[in-house]
Amino acid sequence: MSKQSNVYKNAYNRALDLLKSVESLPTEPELGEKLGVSRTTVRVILTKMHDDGLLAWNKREKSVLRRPVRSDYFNELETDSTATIIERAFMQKMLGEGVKAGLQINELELAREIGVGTTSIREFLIRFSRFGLIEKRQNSHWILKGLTHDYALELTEVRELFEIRSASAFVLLPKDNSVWKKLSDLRVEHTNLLQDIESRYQDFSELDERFHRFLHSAIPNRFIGDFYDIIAMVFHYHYQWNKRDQISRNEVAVIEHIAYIDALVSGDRNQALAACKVHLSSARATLLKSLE
Amino acid sequence: MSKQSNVYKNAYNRALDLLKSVESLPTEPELGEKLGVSRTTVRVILTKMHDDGLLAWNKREKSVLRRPVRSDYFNELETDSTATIIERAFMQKMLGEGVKAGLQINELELAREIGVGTTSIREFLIRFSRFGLIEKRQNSHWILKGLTHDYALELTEVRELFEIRSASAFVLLPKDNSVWKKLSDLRVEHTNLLQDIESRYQDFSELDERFHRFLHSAIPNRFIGDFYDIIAMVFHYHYQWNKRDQISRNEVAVIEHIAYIDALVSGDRNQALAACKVHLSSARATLLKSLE
DNA sequence: AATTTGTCTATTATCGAGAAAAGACATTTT
DNA sequence: AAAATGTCTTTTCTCGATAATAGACAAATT
Repeated sequence: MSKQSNVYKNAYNRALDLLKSVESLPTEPELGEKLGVSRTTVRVILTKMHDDGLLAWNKREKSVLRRPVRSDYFNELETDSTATIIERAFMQKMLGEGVKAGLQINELELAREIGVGTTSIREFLIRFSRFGLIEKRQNSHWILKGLTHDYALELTEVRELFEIRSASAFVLLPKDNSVWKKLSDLRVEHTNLLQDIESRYQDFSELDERFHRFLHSAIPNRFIGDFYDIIAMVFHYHYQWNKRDQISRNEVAVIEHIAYIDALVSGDRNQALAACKVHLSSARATLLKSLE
Repeated sequence: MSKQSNVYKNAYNRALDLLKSVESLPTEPELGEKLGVSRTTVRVILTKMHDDGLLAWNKREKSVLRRPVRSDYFNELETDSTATIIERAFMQKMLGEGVKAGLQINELELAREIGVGTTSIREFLIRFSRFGLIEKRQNSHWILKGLTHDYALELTEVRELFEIRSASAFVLLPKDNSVWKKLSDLRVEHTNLLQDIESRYQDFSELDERFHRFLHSAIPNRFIGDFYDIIAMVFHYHYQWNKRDQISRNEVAVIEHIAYIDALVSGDRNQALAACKVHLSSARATLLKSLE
């Protein structure tokens, strides 16, 4: 079991979706483009579709013979990349009970539990280490440093430095810059979400990340972008775990975002920074509280 | 050739140095502590010392029989870790002629050139990617993004944000805090270096890193520390390559450091920030100029 | 002439294996 | 009793092999 063909299976499932709405498929390069895979993989997909009686395939002819049904799809579990499988299992484990700072992380044990080779685990841990939650002892094990109070303080300190920098620069952008239109669209998304906050509160996390990344992207800096990956990871996994007061927490945050957007639009630097700081200190307080 | 015993060989060479100045070696655990290796490795070392007639080893007795000579040592090339070998070879290659942004990086080719397995290369590239100089295309090759003008601008922007933060906090530290003594020691190191700048200019790079890391360490933040790894890497490798005006560049920097230290000692925040900014913009200008 | 397809080659992703190194436990020594 | 040594087990590190996937080039098609 060296590779599980997840790229192919994932693309195959997405190709089945295409089959629902058309009478024939486009050329191989075009399909490759659409699915984000190489022609080699496209041809493997076409072969299976042909074999399964979904498609009449002969050179350029790729006519749909029947619509895909549920059983045509690969099981979702097979379509995840090894990295995704490991990440999910690892975070699950880290958020589990009895897991605290100082825990030794055993590569071989993880590999067996998750059902992958040690190489994949090692590569995952190296990639994951950039989040600062684990640390390697050379020639020995990894150690879990954990999402501690200090970690959260240091994370939010840097977050605030970066956000103040971006907000300061943002207000100075000329009014004919396209960011103002996008900002106004984002405001609409916020007011829409606020109206249905009771049912849609879980959509906030995605909107939050998009909003803050947008602010930074107006004056791009790859190091700030990379740092936001850490923020996003922490918020994604930690809030998935801590559901206390989620609706009201998110409602408050949406309101703060709207005030923040309005302050940016006003063009007044001090007003913008004030709104920015209000939101960030509230976000910090929420994170710290959930770690108690 | 699965592992080259570099941990053992490296520790063995260092153990030989110990042999020069004592009549007998300490206990195995103590040796392990001193050399930073496990008892297993210590015992392999003792065995070889015994076999080579350097040591009479019987249980607790570890008496030196003769002083080590040059030929007792392992060749230095054998004592480097795989990671070090790869890093050196990779940076050498990246700083070579005809290497520019957009270059595809081939794992197999690198592995063959450097004489290591592909796994080690992959792990190195993943670790190295945090510097933002290379980028991965999923299921495909890495691409060299390179030390471009934009890269340098973004790097120095973040550097300045962090340094201003640290300097601001530094001046507020109480005068009985031990950092002031350390700062004064660092000042002495700077004046000493300045006196012999013609002959010792190459020592600046190490002092520079130590000085800036010290400033940050007074109010520690792991993300700022991690970021300084990127700065250090860029300055280490880039300046190794670009030697133009090195003496005068370093002399200017030392003088700026001294002014910066004096401004910090003064306790006047504005004065400290002014000196900090002078130094950082001079460092930025130097970096940008060398990229032209 | 420009794309598309057919075919072949090159590269990446993943695994399992074995040696190096760390670590655990029982026994001995002080 | 505490620490050191002897012995054995576990884990990490590195390699080479192989399937999956990407990519290159020639032949066919529009």
